[in-house]
Amino acid sequence: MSLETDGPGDSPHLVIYNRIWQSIAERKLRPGTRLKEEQLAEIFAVSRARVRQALSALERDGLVTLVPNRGAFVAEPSIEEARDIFFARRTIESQLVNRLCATRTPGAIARLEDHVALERDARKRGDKTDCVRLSGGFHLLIGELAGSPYLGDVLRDLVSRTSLILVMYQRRSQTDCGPDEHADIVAAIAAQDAATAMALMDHHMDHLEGTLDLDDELARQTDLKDLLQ
Amino acid sequence: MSLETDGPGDSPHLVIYNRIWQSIAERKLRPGTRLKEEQLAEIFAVSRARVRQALSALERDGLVTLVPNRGAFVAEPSIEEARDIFFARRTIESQLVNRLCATRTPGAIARLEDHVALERDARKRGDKTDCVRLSGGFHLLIGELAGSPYLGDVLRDLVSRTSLILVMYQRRSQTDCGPDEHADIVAAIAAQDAATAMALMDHHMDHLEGTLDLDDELARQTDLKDLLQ
DNA sequence: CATCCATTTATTGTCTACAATTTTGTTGCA
DNA sequence: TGCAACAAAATTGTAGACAATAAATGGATG
Repeated sequence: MSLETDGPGDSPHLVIYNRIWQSIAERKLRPGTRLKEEQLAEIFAVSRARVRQALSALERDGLVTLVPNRGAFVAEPSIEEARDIFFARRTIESQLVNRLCATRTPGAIARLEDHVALERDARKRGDKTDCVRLSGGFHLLIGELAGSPYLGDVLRDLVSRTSLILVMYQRRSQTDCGPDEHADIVAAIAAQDAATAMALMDHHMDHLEGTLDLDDELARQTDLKDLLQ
Repeated sequence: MSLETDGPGDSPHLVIYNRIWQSIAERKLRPGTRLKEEQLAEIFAVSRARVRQALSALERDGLVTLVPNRGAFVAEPSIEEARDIFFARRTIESQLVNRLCATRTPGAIARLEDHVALERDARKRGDKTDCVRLSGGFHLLIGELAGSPYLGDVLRDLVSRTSLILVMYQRRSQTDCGPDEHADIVAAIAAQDAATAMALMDHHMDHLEGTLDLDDELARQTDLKDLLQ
């Protein structure tokens, strides 16, 4: 399973989508950055029409904001939006975990355990990039295995939006994958202990949300006029 | 609150989106119908680019299927997809109802009760069209009032998809809004009885799913070759 | 007579040029 | 000197034309 390879078979505008997504996740593109169509067209050596498709898709997934006659900007989710996204994630992920406890198969458990092993390995190697990517991948895997394609897609969208929120509001580079919370969740699923699995997932999301500065107004990249008052 | 007025301020491609959505919900456009871009461009007196935007948005919401180099077709959700949509609705709506019990305000309760009154009135008048539209509107209102914009949007999407599923799989013209199930749900929310409210919503969705022919393979509009064997 | 292949036609995908809008810099005036 | 109106530049929005692709039709062949 590949999480972010802009494979050759994909539609051409998807490679632009993925590259921008990746640059945002890697904090190269800061929130609020203007994305000029012509500029992007030159960079990727494609026509503006392609760029427009990609930007439109990015807007749909909440990663960029499209202002009519003004252009595209890397999105700046507000504190309220960030809280809402976390609420939605808690809601959906705990329900998916619940369902996974019911519909679990040996194959699903194996894939989850394999993934957790990969995470552990990345942490041991100290590879921050892999660590972050795999951490997101764990949640995508939950979405994929729970047996609800629709909610799986919703979760994929939420994970994308979360990565942007982390860029904006996470204090230190506390990219902290959490010690072995994922492993505990997998164990609860394997034991078909739905109540524990849901509680653990809830706690896991609380923990992640706790690493953010959602109370400190200064941490928020807000309008210039508010900052200079 | 307007549910389907293609107001003049909206982006032009949204009026096309809404018109097609409306035609699908009214069963004028049957599932599988081909939607030629040029044809639509002529009908709405716009350029093909606009039509493409609208079709792209309709695909995102699962109402049309876009086949590369073939064109756009009114979507034909499979039985599996239909079940998945209903699962997602049960999951999300019961959680939203739960939250609504916690965050309810007098204003929210009033709006819900007003809406239920409108529904009752439409049923008394025997206005099928209004009845169906208001029935969907009730669920959208739940999404709006629950205080999670994100999950509210997800629910909006799910309601759209559900209307297409009803077109495909509902037996007789049993458009049946259910007697007063909505009123019961509102009452439970007003009483802050979360457990009852969630159970009622679950039952309500079960009831709706029960009016479908999701078991009978014959009810499914399938490929010609399967029908003529 | 059926089947396979080439040609034709229709439809979508893409690109380039033009129009509308916003922003920015300049100039005139109070 | 500060503000406002105006003009110019840059950027997005739109439309029309062209190219690529897939279905359909007709004909040739086994």
